[in-house]
Amino acid sequence: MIGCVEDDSVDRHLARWRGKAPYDERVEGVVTRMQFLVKHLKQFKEAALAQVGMQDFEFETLHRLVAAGGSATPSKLAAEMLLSPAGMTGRLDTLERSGLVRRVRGSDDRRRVDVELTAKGRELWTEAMAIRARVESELVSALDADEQQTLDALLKRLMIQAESRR
Amino acid sequence: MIGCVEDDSVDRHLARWRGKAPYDERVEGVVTRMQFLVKHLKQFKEAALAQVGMQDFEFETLHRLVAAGGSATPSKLAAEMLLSPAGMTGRLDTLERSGLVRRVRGSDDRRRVDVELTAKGRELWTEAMAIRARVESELVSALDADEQQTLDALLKRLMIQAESRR
DNA sequence: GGAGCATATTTCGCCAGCGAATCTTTCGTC
DNA sequence: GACGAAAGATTCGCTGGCGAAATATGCTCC
Repeated sequence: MIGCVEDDSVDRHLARWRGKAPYDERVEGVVTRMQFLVKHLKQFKEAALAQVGMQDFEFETLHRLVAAGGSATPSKLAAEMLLSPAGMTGRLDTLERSGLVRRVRGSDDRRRVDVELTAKGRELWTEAMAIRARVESELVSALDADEQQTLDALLKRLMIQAESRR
Repeated sequence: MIGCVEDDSVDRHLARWRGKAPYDERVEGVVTRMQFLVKHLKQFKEAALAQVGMQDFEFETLHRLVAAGGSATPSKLAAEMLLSPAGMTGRLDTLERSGLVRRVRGSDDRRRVDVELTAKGRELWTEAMAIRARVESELVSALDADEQQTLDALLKRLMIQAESRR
């Protein structure tokens, strides 16, 4: 049983609204809930990460870097994270200042910069992984495995739609 | 049929990753996709709203205000939007300067401020509604009605979990 | 009925991200 | 092989939001 009797804040919001505007309640519900959940996660993860003295955006960057095998170019990272190149420069500055990351000029194409993870960076990332995973899991585990699977599949369909319009 | 053969960028991300860290791929998939989709929507809506010279956060505030019946207090609005009171002050400043909103001291409790929508504010909101609805709809309509219903129900379950931990 | 506590909002200093402009290196073309 | 266009990264000025402190008003209790 997927349905749910209880109301959430979005239900209350939509109810106050019914009939007052020509809009699709289902679409609005989906979008509003996703926005809220993402914001909620962000706030909780930030609070949790403060335990190891790291900020959310720092972890996010380290994470992509580890995923890329320990090194990548700034523009590649920026594109993956839907971030402006300028924003990425700022992030890398702070990470480099904390010694979590190192910038190396590309040897073949000297316009490029390779960003490499330091040992300290990898270590801190590992710690942070556990913390983040716990927070995310606390939220998502409200659903059982099958339901998570269904949710993920539906979101993926939206992803493909989104990425085709880019 | 909910499943989907094609890969999205999150699939590729997770695949590069498999076995390299102790983390739950399903949870990570759900969370990462929601984050991406929200960011995607934000960017598209911002671009679309620029047509009527409005910014995303301005619309969001007007929208809640209309939903509340045309007036509400700053703190109430801030709480609903997961925004700090200070942030709300800034938003209201901009809106008031553009003449979309009006601040009135509460008559009974003079600590309070009532924020009221102006005629111009309501008019602009109506225009913006259509634009935003179109963008959201373009994304969500990748799913049929049943699937949207299922997605919404699952998200709502997560909402209730999130709101119970606040 | 005045002192202190609670509540609602704003002010202030700070930070991350954006867009535009800049600088450097590379590629393409004649 | 030189010169203009393109690509990659950074700098600069600006904006929205946050947390903490300040301000203003209302409430309570002796």
